[in-house]
Amino acid sequence: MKDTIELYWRCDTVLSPLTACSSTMAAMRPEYEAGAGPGGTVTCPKGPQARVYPTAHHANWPETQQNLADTQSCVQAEKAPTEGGHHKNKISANPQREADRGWRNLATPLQTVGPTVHRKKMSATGEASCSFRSPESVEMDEIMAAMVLTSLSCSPVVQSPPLTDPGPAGSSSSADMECGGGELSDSGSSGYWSWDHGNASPTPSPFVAEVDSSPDEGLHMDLEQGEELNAKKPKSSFRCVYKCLWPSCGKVLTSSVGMKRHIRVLHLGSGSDQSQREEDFYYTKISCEGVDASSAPAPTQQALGQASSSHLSWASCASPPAAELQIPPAPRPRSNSSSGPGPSRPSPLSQSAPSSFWQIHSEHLYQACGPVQAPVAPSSPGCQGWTPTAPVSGNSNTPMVKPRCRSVSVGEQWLQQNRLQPMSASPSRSHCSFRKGRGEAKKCRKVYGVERKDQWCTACRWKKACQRFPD
DNA sequence: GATGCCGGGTA
DNA sequence: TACCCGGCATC
Repeated sequence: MKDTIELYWRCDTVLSPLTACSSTMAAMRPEYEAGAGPGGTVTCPKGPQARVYPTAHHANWPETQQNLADTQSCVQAEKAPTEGGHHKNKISANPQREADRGWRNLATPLQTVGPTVHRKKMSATGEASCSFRSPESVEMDEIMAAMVLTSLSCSPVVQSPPLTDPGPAGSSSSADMECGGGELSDSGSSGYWSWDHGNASPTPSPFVAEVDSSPDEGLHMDLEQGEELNAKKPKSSFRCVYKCLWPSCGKVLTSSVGMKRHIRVLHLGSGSDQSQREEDFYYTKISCEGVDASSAPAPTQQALGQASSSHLSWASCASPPAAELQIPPAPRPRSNSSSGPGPSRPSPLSQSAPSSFWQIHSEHLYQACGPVQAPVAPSSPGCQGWTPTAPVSGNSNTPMVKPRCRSVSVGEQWLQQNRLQPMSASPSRSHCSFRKGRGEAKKCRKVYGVERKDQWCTACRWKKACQRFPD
């Protein structure tokens, strides 16, 4: 019987990273001591089998699982009061475990992982084993089993983003990830999850999306999510596809959240705080199409079959559709070398730098185009070449999209210059002759003459590059 | 010299 | 930010 106590203490040591476990252990010791006889022995109704629990990390693991399965049928029934009582009340009673405080946040989220294990174990054994035990033993076993299960479920892999590719949309793992695998809340609040213990399918609460949302996105979502979730079904929504821009990846997902996770997990590696905010630069929203909500999959199908699609509506609708593609807030060059997007593929990244670049009214377009058009002028050999098309029209009243617009946009240039060769771009550019030769295109001066200078475009009047008749 | 427009100054 | 102009390059 002393072995039992000792083993429980060992358990406390082995599972020390898990504060919930250790704290609960602390809560248990008095119970054992209370149950001990005059000689200090502990009454262990279950017998030697009970000693197995603390040694869950040892060689007799199959047996342990079996025993755990025995107890889980009881634990699951009384899980809530067990957790609520011991965890919160006894944590402070173990000061030496305060160093493990960092793990404490795991306690609540990890409890959500438990039921998955419970279901697996329960089906094999049944509840008969706990029927003949005394209530004290049952309670004890419940606590122990809960802790062991928790410890088994709370490996750092669970805490950190999964190291494996979530796989094609539709895998259950991606659905689990979507429910918070990589971004468990530090708040420890269990409100994000509402496990229906009687239901086989986990049903994340509506706040799950808030967990996954990036900080800036979450600002909008906090306000809109509630009504959006209610109104999501009847309304038609925009369905967007996000494509990974990482070199030789090209993975396509249907939600920005899933894509962010994909990038963070696969490409950015560890889920550091910095990397968690850089996923935006590596994916693009490649298409948006109106989708009737009735054709969208059911919520459960969304959770299981379509990775991250449960957030599709807010991910795509939080921003204005189509016209306002996702734009990284403040592009930060990464020292980590990575090739930019394909040169010819239109992408939000390519439109990011001058977001409304192409919509600037022609009368002031030179102010936006000026610095851009110079490096790509035909007469500048060192610059990235692109041949501007011939002027589409000389109509000064409809200068919507200027022919100098090109497939490779400024944003992509920016990306290439800041990522591929952040330093080497400047010399060639600096030596570029920004002043191009006179083209054949008539300028306002030629067309209208000096005597009709008032009809010149503003740029010509200001001796700027003519934007009415660009080369 | 005429033209185009960059870079900088000013209000 | 809008406006203006000196000055340079090109034709």
